[in-house]
Amino acid sequence: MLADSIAVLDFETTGLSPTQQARATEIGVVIVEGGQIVARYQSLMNSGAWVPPFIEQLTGISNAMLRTAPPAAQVMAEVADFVGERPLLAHNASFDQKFWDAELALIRRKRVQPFACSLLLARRLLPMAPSHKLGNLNRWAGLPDTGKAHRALADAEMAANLVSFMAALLRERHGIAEVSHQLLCTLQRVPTAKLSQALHKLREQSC
DNA sequence: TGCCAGGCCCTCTTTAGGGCCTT
Repeated sequence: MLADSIAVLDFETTGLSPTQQARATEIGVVIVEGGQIVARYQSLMNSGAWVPPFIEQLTGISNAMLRTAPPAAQVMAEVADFVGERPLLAHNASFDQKFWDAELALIRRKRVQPFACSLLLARRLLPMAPSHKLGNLNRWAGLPDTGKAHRALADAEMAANLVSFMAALLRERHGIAEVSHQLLCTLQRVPTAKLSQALHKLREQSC
């Protein structure tokens, strides 16, 4: 289990990047403490952006659903307070970090904590998995079905279960006694060719 | 109403190209 309390988040959006005018349509966040999900937040968010048909088909989130959703600014203020200063984690964090930072900037707030990435960690710790897509990794690892894929809370719960799975692997297979968010951030930047050395060093440091 | 990013990582590499991953 992870040594600290972390927030695992997932955005559904209208596209791939806020630099291309894409906006968030839904956010899901789970708080993980002691290897357990102890709190959840999920909300659709209405930014006024148009959802393309491809995205509507992928996520099931329609323009009609967003018309009655709370304003994006209200949701972002609520979810930023919900997360607080907990360190963050997402699957392919570079994607969610861009939207988190961009949506916060629109309400004149700034991220105060680092992001860890379960995709970078899975590529290092689970190189034998045939695919590192979030849903495929969860099925491959035999983790619980969390609901409809490509909805924010279900995907956040999948990422949370995946990071707990990898934390257990670090403890049981690699002998690292205390797996913290900071350790995950260190590990995700280790070049894959130097992974064995890095794991050995981390094991020595944790004893 | 609609075009299409960017970081990581491997290899047939490093003065590059292409697949993977996120919506």
